[in-house]
Amino acid sequence: MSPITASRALRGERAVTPVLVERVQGAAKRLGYVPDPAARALASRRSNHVAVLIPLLSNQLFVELLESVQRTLRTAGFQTLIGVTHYDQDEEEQLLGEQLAHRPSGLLVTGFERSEETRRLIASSGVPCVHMMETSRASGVHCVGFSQQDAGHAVAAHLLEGGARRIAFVGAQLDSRVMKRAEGYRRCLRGAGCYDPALEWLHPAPSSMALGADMLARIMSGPQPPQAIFFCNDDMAQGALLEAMRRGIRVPEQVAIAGFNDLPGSSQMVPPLTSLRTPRGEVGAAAASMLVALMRGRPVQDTCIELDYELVVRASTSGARTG
Amino acid sequence: MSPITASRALRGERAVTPVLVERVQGAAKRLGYVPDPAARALASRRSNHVAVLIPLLSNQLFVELLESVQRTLRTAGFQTLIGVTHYDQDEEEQLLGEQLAHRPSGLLVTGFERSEETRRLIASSGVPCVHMMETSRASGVHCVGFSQQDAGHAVAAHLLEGGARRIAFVGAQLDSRVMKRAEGYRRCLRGAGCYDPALEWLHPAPSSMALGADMLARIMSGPQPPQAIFFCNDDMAQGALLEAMRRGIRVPEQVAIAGFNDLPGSSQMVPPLTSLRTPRGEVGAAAASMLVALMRGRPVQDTCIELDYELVVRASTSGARTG
DNA sequence: CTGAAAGCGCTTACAG
DNA sequence: CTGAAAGCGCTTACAG
Repeated sequence: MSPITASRALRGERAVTPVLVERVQGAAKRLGYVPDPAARALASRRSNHVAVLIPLLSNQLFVELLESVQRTLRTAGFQTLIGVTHYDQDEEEQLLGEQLAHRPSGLLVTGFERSEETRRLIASSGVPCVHMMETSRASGVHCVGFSQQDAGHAVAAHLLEGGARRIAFVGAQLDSRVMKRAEGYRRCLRGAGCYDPALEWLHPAPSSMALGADMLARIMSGPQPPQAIFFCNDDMAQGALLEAMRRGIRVPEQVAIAGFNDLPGSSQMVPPLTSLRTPRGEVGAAAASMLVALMRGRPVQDTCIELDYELVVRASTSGARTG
Repeated sequence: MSPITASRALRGERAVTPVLVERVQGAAKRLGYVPDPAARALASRRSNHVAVLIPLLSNQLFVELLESVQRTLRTAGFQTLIGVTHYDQDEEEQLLGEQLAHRPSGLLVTGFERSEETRRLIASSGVPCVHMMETSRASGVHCVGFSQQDAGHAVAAHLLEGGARRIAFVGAQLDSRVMKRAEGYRRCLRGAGCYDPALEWLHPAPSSMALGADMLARIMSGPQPPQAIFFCNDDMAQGALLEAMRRGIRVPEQVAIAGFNDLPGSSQMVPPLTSLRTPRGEVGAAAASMLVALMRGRPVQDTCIELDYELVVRASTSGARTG
């Protein structure tokens, strides 16, 4: 038997007699033979690498997204190369360049906001690419996410239902996903006739508990504080809850507080934090699966998958003003 | 000029005229030429990959360790392959096997606790390996960390100084680092003549805020509750602080609470949480640097680097019983 | 279904 | 300091 036959048997290529396949695979296992990925990549002009670009690892949201991606890819036989962009377009561009040098078979990126040059790099690389966390119906685009705007709308609507009219929105980082949530909030309040731009607090710093605490203090010390606050991320809302405690501000009686993403600690807060559970695990799994199909040249019917989110109502917004 | 000369110029190998080097690098930049890592790996029998094994990504501690590692390695021109073991020795073994298939140039692992087979794989691979977060003076071992036991001792000593005699220890996950902290706690309390095994609460589940809350409830509802509690990780202590609030247990007056690692939220807690800041960022950077030296065949004088930690005293242990 | 030939894009090792 | 030759360990593309 020639080396090529062995090669084919190992790769599970059809066109090899089952008996031979078994013999080869048995021998490989016995000898602990593992094909050299470098030689494979060189000869076949494709690696088993998938490059993934995410903004941060310090937001639990992306950690869960990533774990899910990695699990799915690993099962399909791919290695994940992780690049953390820190929400910096230049850094993303450079990371992508480095990752592309490895001739990855696929690419997973977060959202659609990036430099023109990065877009060009992706397109000209010819590497299949799936976008995560946001959706777009543009043709040729592959994506798995959910409607950030509708989700933002849902949170605002919940606060409105609780009886609040003056509802503040606190955004941090100001990446496109946060801005879409803000847009959903605006759409909702405008519809209810109670939108007031003075209630929109947008801060470019990364979201954090400390920033949330700081924002709550600022917002509540104004002349006419809002009845409810929608924080763009749970860490901000958690920090706000703790600051409220320090200041003796009663939640939700004095001010209702809602977050976004439903991160691990939120159910533990005092009071427990109302939030919107985003399907990041599902996004990661579905995006990775779609990419695997693309990499294998299989047809992908649904090129844009929109997943469901879930409003999780807890005591930080309910109790007092309900009904 | 021949291709080999260009190859040498690009790699910054000496033995090429500076003029040529400049000419080649200029041309490469102009043409956007990037050497194929697969071809490089095949010809040179070494990749620019470094495999990193960490237990979890959902503990901020490891995220910071990893970010630091990745930053250092990237600067030195290496790609990081991340494997998350979930504290599972079988999973670690399998991940290592997959990573070794990529012929990494170096290996970074967490601690010393692993299966015999994994140890054998590492040794027989011949790939330089640096251990992180714990230290060992065994010969041939490369490691960067700090003394988990001394750090545990320091926390217990602080609680003792606060006037407490009945000091509980709560451990979760029960990996070797937690057990070393427990040992430090024991050593300290034994020295003070107040060690009581009944005050040691060891739970195999992963540490979390919810578990911390649960443990506090259990511990404080006993007949003779402790005056202080040392939680093995800050997420546990944070959960405990919130549970104390729910139950109207005053901290630190009724019970002092200390955590470990000084994670981001701890300074935001009510009251702010006393903790021990572990040098994970420094560990990651130093371990990666040591590995880079090993991979480049450069001598490493100090094969075991022990870094400093810092006790961060906040209101959860001080105020009432001080002095 | 199986095989002999060629080559993927680099670097190593040996000359000069 | 520079170069011609060989080869890294696979797979592709072409025959049979």
